[in-house]
Amino acid sequence: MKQETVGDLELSLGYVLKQVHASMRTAMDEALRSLDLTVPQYACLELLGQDPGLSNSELARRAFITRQTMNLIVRRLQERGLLTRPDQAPRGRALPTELTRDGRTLLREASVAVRAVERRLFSPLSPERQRRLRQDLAACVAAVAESPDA
Amino acid sequence: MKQETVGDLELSLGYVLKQVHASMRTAMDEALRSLDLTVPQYACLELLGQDPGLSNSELARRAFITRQTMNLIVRRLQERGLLTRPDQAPRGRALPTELTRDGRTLLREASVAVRAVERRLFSPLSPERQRRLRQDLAACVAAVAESPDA
DNA sequence: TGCTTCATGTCAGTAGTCTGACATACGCTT
DNA sequence: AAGCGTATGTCAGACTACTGACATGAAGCA
Repeated sequence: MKQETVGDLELSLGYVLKQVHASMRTAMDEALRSLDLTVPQYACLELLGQDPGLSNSELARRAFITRQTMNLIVRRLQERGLLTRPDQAPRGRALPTELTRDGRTLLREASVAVRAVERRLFSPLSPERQRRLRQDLAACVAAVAESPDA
Repeated sequence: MKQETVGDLELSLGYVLKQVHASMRTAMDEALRSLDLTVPQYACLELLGQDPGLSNSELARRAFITRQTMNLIVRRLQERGLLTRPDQAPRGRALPTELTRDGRTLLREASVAVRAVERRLFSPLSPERQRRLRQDLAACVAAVAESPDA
């Protein structure tokens, strides 16, 4: 199968974006496997590490999955003793979740592994170019957020 | 929940990349819904449109999914009369797949819808900046491809 | 106060994707 | 010619994520 005959798809930004995302996902999966963590599970821990006390729904939004799916992830991590949730909500229905000692420890290891993946993935780009890339991507997100439907 | 207190995650290129991908995926889902097509199904049609005669495994690789999953997608599209596959392989085991007349027609409509999504998504970026973005992303893919394991 | 609206947590069912496995067909080496 | 490695198609099972639905708690308004 010829790889050198680059079709129009290679010129599609959407296709390349999907490709990069797939590469990152695969690399993260491999990096986290030894820690017995999936990417969504890591995302949950990372979000809680950076912002303790987040509710399940808020975690879901920030991880770009549904709150039902995040519920399963949170419960699984809770069973493993990596995070805690109060039995009763202190206000409203939201249950503020926090990392346990073990959770923080595991997160540290996972974070190191993931940072290494990101560093490798974006290694061809200079720091200045990485900054530009981050700006551009953020601008794209804002573009679709402002006009939800076409 | 405060959105203005931007944490370190917003500074993570990986997180922003995931965010853009999620936005694109959602927008594409909405755009393709009226055509009764999922994103993977569209990907299959688009790949065949640009490169007729691809095998199931080759389609899977280019769509970044397993060949088992692509097999289901291909069969479903075949049942809908959008593509054809020979009963017997002309050489080896690979079954060269091609679009039918209906498949080409539907692809044209879907392609228009998807291009519109991409245009909207990347609208904040100048053409020159889009070109730069595509180059940078392609370079990142090459970076992880060269060193599969860290 | 009572009603509406909204957000959250959770349960159940469905659809999509993956891993593991097996048989078949080709190319290469011996 | 025979064996080995590789690639493809396909089947089966498990896991993941989503949609739909319901109950609960809070905030806003008539």
